[in-house]
Amino acid sequence: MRADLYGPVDEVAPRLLGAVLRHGPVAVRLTELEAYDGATDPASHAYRGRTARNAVMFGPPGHLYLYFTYGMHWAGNVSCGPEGVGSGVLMRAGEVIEGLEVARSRRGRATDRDLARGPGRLTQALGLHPEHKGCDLLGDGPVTLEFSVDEAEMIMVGPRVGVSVEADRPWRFWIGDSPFVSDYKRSPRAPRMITGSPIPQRWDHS
DNA sequence: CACTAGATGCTCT
DNA sequence: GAGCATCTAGTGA
Repeated sequence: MRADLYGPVDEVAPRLLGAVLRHGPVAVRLTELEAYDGATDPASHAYRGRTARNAVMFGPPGHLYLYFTYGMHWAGNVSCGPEGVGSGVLMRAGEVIEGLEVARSRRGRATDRDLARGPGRLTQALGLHPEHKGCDLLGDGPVTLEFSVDEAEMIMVGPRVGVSVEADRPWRFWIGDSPFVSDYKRSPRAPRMITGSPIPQRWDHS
């Protein structure tokens, strides 16, 4: 529920593991999330203040912040915290649990494992578009988010993917025994880790 | 399997 | 104009 989206965003993010995001016939169970805090986190789109793009993160919690990147991908966040605070949780990966046929048709030649394994893939499988910017995920809108009550999952923690700053902040959370988790790929722009820093841990499926 | 080059256009400086 | 919270198809083994 909405109250679960308040508090430090790195505590909110793991609460969303297992939650189900639904748009029409397609439903995705979230397996991997990343926290971004506008107030303290230089990697956040909200760090440099409110703009037209990131305004949703400064609004009430539980709304969809969609942003466009790399010329062709949309990625989705759940806005968090009280109004006025620019924090959000990036939905990095999930497992399609309903609407497989529709999801497949949207994802070209991808295998079922890859349907929503990655932020751009996830939004594409769900058919999320710019028109869904700002949707209230906890209301009657076309896109909804239902929290899960499964406490038995093994929650893993590690560095963030793709960011050029603050990559080592351990704010990525994923379900340890799920194959529907994106590959860890350090941004080529991120500085190499200093000796003695922890090696990025990743559950090694195969 | 691992690795990588290139696509592609919005947003902010 | 630079940078980007990425993805796919291609190559080589």
